[in-house]
Amino acid sequence: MKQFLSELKRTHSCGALSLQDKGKSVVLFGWVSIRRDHGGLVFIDVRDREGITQIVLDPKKSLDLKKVASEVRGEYVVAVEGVVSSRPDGMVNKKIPTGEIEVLASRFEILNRSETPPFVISKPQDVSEETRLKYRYIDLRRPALQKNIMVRHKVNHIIRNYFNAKGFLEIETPILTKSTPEGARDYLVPSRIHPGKFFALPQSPQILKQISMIAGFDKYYQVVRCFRDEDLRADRQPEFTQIDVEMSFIVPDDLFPIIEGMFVDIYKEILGINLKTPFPRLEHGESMRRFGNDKPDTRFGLELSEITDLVKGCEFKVFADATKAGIVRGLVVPGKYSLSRKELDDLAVFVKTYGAKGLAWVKIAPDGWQSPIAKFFDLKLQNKINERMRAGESDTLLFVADRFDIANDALGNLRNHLARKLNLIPDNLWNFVWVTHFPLFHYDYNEQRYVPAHHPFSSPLPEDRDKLKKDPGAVRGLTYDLALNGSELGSGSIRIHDQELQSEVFSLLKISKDEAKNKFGFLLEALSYGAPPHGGIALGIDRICMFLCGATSIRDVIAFPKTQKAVDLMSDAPSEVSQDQLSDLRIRIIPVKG
RNA sequence: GGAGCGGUAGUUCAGCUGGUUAGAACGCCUGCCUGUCACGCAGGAGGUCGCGGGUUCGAGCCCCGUCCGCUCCGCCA
Repeated sequence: MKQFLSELKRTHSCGALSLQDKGKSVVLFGWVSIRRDHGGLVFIDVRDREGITQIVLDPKKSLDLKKVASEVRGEYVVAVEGVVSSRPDGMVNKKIPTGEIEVLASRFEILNRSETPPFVISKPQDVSEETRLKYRYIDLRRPALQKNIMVRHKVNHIIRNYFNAKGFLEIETPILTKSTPEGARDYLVPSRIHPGKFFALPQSPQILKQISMIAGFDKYYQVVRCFRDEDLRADRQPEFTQIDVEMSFIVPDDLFPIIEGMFVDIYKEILGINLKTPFPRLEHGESMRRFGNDKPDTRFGLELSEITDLVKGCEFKVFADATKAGIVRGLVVPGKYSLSRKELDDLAVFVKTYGAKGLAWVKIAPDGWQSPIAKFFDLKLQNKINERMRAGESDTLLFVADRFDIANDALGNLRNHLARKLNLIPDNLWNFVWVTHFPLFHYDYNEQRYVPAHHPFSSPLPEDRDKLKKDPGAVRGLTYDLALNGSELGSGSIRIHDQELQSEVFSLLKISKDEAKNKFGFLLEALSYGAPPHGGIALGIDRICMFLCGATSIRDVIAFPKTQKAVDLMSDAPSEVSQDQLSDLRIRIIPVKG
């Protein structure tokens, strides 16, 4: 008799068979999804990554089949040989693609047994993330996660095909790199050969891809793992994957269509959707004014209005004071979504998490405002504000009066929050937006200096260059972000290719000559040896996949993700290491004081 | 660093005002069953109530501390 594996090879996946295969003799391998034992007849659903096929076992056919039918359990690994047959009339299972057929087993072998799994894959039951992550290999067997991981594979594949066809080179940059502690915290790797010295894992291959341009590889891309030792979120992991792109001899308008084309391919192939290009563009200033942030969700209205000028010197002290060193802005909730007092209180709590001091609300009645603050506003001013905000009877106005950044942050998030709460977001919209002309620097009140809004290698807009010394906060950059449905997918810029300008930016950022030389000396030096004008972008593949899969957490598109405390629950990394390992590295652990 | 929610059977949860032997569903085990597909029926096993301390005659429940998971703020150029 022929042996499974060595002689009897798999002929089909568990998702492949249909009525067209009726009568064929087939060999399937897979996991037992579920067993339904009817005594005289046993149904076994066998699962692999392509689907599920029902196997019919008749214990009367042979002693072997009888034995295996009683022994087999969920998640056992099995091999089946049998004949494809159509299911009897009325027995078709419309829920699965292979539901019209079944395989009548002539042989059924257990290749490996399984402990009873900690949770069941075949029945719908929510399982805590903790359990899922500890037994990730079982969690990953769930069809939903299998699909996500396969989508991710396809995305990588499409990206590589796309850039290859366009003449880009994938250049691998090192994982052991130099620490340049601007921006995020580095993951550090001690050097054994150089005790006391450390490599850093790359936060991005930024400098090396620029140097690749200087080296003459004028179209570069890389699907690259990056690392940031910062706290996690639903859409942030300490290691993540970017599609990193850099080109020489370009302006932003040359780059945008290339990135758009990549998304066109991805969406076409994976979702069968034809994205419209070019993607809309918005300057940063306008995005802040209309949406309160730099990653606008353009799928719904609720755009922000500015009333700072109208309430200057008004009787309501909170607003009047805010106009002196901040702004008063608001948004309109249409009358059909009337908000209860409790809901308004909750919204006030919501904006406070962003540092706002409070949320003022107004309901517009036929005879004027209804609001705790109505008495401070005469009818004339009320009407002016209504008009500015394009609000009418029964609408609700919500205001935040605060520092510019706080008011925008609070209202921008409030806008998204309300849209979700009021169900204003249409399904199946993919609103990509380029946000351009970011300010190059913003002032850090804690550090008492300007810090790069993006990174220190982005080029200023040519017409803003003369403001570098006089008014750094007003300098806009040749920078751009790509946002999708209110999330940032990636950002990029045209870089500085002029060594003097780069040095000027470093000194503006209060990075001393010595410091700049120590941290970025190799880049500055490289810039002095014939650096071409260049620029690029980096996009988060995890987030792209999250959107494509409709996942709510980045963890659902990463095979082996970490928890919020940056731990791998399956392998229990990070873990302690041996004294020998530490000695090699000349590292001594100082106990944390309790 | 901070805020919120959660931690009870293998899993997901319920557990009243602190009071007898901590329950349900699914899963698991045994038996029966030839057309199920979340099969059905009968029976059964299964608990460090996250951990430590305290209050109390008595704690799953109250208090303090602590650990873990999730969401968010800070942070993430």
